[in-house]
Amino acid sequence: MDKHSDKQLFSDAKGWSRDLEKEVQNRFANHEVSNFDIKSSKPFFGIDTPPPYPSGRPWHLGAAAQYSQIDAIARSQRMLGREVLFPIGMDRNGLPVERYTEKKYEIKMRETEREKFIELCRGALDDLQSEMVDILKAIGFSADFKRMYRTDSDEYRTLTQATFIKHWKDGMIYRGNRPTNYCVECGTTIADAEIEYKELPTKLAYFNFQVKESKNKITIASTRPELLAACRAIIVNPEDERYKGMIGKHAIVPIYKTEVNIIGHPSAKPEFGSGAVMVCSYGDYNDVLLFKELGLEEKIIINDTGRLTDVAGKLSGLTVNSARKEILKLLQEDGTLEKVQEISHRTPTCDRSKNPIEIIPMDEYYMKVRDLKEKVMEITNELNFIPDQHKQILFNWMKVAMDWPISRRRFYGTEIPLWYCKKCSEPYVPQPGKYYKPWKENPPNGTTCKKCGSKEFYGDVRTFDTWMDSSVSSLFVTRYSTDPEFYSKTYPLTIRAQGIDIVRTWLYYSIVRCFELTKRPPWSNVWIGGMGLDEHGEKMSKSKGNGVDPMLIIERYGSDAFRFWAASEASPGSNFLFSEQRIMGSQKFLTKLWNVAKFIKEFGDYGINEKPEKLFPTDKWILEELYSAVKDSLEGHRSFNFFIPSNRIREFTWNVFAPHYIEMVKARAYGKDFSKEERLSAIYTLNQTLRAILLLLAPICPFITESIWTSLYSEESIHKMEFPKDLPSFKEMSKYSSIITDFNTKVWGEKRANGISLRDPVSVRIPEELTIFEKDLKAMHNLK
RNA sequence: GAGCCCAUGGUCUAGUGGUUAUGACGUCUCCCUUACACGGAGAAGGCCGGGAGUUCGAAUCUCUCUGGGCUCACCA
Repeated sequence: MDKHSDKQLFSDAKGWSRDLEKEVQNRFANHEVSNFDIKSSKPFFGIDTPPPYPSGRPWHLGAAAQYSQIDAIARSQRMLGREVLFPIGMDRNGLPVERYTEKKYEIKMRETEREKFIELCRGALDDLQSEMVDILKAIGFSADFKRMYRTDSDEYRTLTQATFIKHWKDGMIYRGNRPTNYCVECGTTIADAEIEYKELPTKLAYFNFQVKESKNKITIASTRPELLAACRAIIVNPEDERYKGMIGKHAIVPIYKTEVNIIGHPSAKPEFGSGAVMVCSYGDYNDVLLFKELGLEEKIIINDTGRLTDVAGKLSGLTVNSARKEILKLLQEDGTLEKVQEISHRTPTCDRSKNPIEIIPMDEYYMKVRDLKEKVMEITNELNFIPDQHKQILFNWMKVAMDWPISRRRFYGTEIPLWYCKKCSEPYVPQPGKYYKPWKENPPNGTTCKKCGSKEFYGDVRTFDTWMDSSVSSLFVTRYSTDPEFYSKTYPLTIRAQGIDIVRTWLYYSIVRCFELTKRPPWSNVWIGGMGLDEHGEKMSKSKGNGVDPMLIIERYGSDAFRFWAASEASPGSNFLFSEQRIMGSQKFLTKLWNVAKFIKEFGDYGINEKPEKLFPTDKWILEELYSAVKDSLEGHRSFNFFIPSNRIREFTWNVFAPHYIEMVKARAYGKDFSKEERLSAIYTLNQTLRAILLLLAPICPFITESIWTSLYSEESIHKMEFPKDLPSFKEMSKYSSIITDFNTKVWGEKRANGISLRDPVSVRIPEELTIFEKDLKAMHNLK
């Protein structure tokens, strides 16, 4: 370690500390600021808080920083006089917990009884959730934990199902047997949004097809030779001189000896590989488009377990990887293999399992999001984004977004509430308002098939994509389907706060779904936070091992130092790099504040309850400086930008208030050679200034401000106060600021140059402009 | 390949046509001054990514290049 480590050892020696913070944390538990009163006369402010996923890995520091920012939104809005609805939920559906459970118990989902598996997942989630709640409370998160919701609760799943049923009735859902992204590892279809592209090394194989009508051969290059049996065409670029004569002829597929057309198509790029492409069902998304365009008949060569089907003949039953090795061997034996080239290939992978995805035709449900595109883009345009430029990320995605496959072949999720008639397969949709589990329950009593009258049904065994649940969080927290009065007063919410990483999922799906259901956008503001990166600017991830556990940092430097760092580090929406050194810097500022408060506290109640008849020039000057700092900071608070108040208050406190003002009035505050009136003015001003600093800092550093506030000013929590308003302004005093600080710096410098102590007398002439501060300056510098 | 965003001392940042270009962290020197050595006083460190243009004047406006980030598409 570097030399900072020994400093850290003493970090708790005195001053503000994590232990004091813990005391405050306990107090927070007792006096809830998070209670929301629907009957309040204050203006309403509702936050759509991202429900974190209790995923098992230590929650990384970037996420904790983001949640502390979201908390600052809630706290600052309370202090701006709003009645704040600040819910918190846990996102508990879907793949992450299933994978976690499989790993933890060393079991496979599909080899475990569904009921049993669900139980194990739920237990795992409960443990992970309590860990997550502890972290949230440690960072001072002031949401309503008493009403914490879970997306896997019966109540929440009832809502997810009810909204699906409404979409169904509105004709927004369709069933399609389409080639879809399929993750073999997860055993489910996944959405485009869940795909992550990675550069992976792969083999590009060159092999020959015999042209039927001539003696010529045609060489194709493929990264997926194992799909050979599903090859239905060969395409070449019509401009490609090498193949011009072959267009319209036929080629014989090696090994399988089937015949395919050689077709001219511009998507074949002469410069890549051999310039000739085999079109298979389905090697990539381009194949899907070509099959559709050329009207080819698909052959299903990979099944849902990732093994090759009978179509593949000799390769049948092999996994994709072993089939690839095997086919290369066969081609070699056959004499048709030309060469194998190692290339790097941008491969679509599943963002959960990190395995390459397959494109397999699957029968799934889709939501018609494309039909809503225009309308949704229109309402998105009306939303206020913070920062503004991130709106573009969403627009870019909306322009290209496809219909959303919403069904998943998994266990731990909200069940698709559908049954099918055993006789005629007609689907049956139940009434909304109940939680249905078709995989183990019968449809409600008395259900008969509308089409054929049969009473025999079987249930759909699939679940929904997790985003189907979380995309209606704003409806759940406003009690959309359970409390019409509450809903009408709270929906739409005021703000959606979330990370930039889930714009094309949570944000996009929320807008689409809520708009379709309510015909209104779910909120009017969208706050997009940047990502926390490691000290080199790399994304933190478990696999890279560069993740930082926020609890370690909080235990070492305190939650307020962490929160202050998060607020002051980067402007809203931009990424920020983790830096322990800078968190230490924040801690130093809090120590400074602590000591300032300690000094002011010395004077007791004097100057807190008494108000002076008149204020003296130095006091007017700092009050004007304060006025301007407060004004700037409030602007930041109002625009959810905590970068502004954190830096402005730090700058004011550290560079103006403490070194100049406090030093100037110290003698006066002690009352030495000053009148009672002069003394009172100083102490009053010290307190007024500290009060304002504490109030403006409270949303960012809730612990230290609470501690100082309650020890100096009130029994009542600072978090129940409002920001300072109607502070006096003495505009004419602002012109003195630089003259004062310059003069002080000059005197200090001179004393140092002459090797005398700061207390020693010195003879320096006070500039003309500063005559009104003469008495304070004389006392401060011991001027003769 | 396309779109969007960004570019100020080692790091973060202020600055929106005229400043000796802010401030913080870090670095170096000196100082245990009674709120605070988790402190204080100083110092070093920047041709404001390159180029061209608009202008009397550009970190600031325009164009272009370069470099980064994000997203999309393509890579058989």
